[in-house]
Amino acid sequence: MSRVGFESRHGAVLEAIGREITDGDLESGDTLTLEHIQERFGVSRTVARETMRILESMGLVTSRRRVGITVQDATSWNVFDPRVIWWRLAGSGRDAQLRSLTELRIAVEPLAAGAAAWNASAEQRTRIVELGARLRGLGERGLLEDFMQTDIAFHTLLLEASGNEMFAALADVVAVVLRGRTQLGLMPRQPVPEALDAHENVAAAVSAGQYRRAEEAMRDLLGEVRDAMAPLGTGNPSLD
Amino acid sequence: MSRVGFESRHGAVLEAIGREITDGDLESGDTLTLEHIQERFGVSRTVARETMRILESMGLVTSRRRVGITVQDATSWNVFDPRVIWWRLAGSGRDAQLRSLTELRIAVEPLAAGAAAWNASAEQRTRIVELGARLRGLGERGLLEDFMQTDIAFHTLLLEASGNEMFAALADVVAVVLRGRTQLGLMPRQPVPEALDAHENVAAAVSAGQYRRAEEAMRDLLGEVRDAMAPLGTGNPSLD
DNA sequence: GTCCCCGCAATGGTGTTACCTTTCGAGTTC
DNA sequence: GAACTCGAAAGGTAACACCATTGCGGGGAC
Repeated sequence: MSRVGFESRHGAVLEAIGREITDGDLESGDTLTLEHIQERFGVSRTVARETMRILESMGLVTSRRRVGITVQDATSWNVFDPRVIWWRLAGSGRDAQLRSLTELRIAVEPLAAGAAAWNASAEQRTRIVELGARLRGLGERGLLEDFMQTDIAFHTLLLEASGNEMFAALADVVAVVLRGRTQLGLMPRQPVPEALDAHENVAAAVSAGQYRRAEEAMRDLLGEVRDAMAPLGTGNPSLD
Repeated sequence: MSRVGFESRHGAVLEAIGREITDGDLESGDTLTLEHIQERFGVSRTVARETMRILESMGLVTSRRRVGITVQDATSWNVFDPRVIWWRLAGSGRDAQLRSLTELRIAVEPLAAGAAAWNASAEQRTRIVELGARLRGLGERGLLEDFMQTDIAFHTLLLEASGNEMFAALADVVAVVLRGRTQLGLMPRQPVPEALDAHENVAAAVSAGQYRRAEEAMRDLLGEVRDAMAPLGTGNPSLD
């Protein structure tokens, strides 16, 4: 997650207001004024304006003459902006954000694994097998922290090797999800053997260029997560 | 696609430089200065600065003292930013962008259809069936333009009914892809019957809350596109 | 003579302030 | 209730002090 610009004056203002909006402290329709921001943060008009421009470009606010800076409804946010994702994960919207991201992972990663089986370089193919084997070792020894680090490397490598830069751009986000899952204690004390098998299975398929098998194996890998999510649907499910 | 801010001074500068970067006219490592921009566009320093801040927040440039504004490598762009997508589609990166987006559709839309089967409201369920039926009528009569419009409504509805705001945020992008596909003449003169069946199949499944069938039907629907894409892989495929 | 290190000066973004212009919401008048 | 006026707040311009870099040049060591 690129935390660029965090040290400048803008950074603090951006973080504060961005979080307030994504947390719901500021609701759609609320208005701010530049003067208000200048006073609250002790910054000049220039900094206040530039910060608002950034928020505007993320879809969090709009700025109109005479009326001020208006907080926008969540439907107009750039929900793929890494900062928005980050803020929502850090704030009260975390559950919803985690659900969205997990669904996105389930959608994207199987395709990415399949594409990686086509597009990966020789080095990437050997590395993915290495990572798969290492995951087994770490998993069987119950080294959760190291397991997580390696798991992140595993999924990142596949997303980057997919040859699709939109998939690759999700690597940071997937890393955050995996990290959060471990740190929140949502992982079993020791990864289940099926998960270890699944990782090795994906790695072998990618390495061998078997794209359909790679896709299917990744779907298996994500399967448990998926089944655990379905009952959380907010709608009115019927039998299938 | 939100074209907000296109009328202000910033708009013109942003569009021009954003396009130049995403088109490759400005390459990674090239540098600009604020003064340069002021002169080129006849704008004040303030406008130049605010525009650069926006570009910086999209990951297209970084700004450093003494060195100026440095164009960033494509890997650090916010490739999900609607404006970046738009610029790439309009420019020389169009083929790559269309491929990425199509893969993304194939990944996301089946899941979105499945989620819609869980979460859609009663109105949405009846509407999706209506749209499916209408697509058949328009498709059989070969009314491509109307077909496209309705197809966009169909896919947009499913993405929005999925209950996942990240899926919903892709609706505009999917619309652009569908529109582009028709306008570029990549559609058959008359949609194939299988496509019409597939749409109705998806609609029926969503309407009935059958999420697995909805997902599978959407995968079928996108299947032809998928098969047409696979051979375009840049890597070294092996038999599967 | 070559190489390296240190210091200085040019460069170009950062942040502040002051001031004018433009828009448009709301209160007021008829 | 329609037109008019007023003023709030963003849009935009200009000029300034500041300071982090960096690149160059000089001087010393070998």
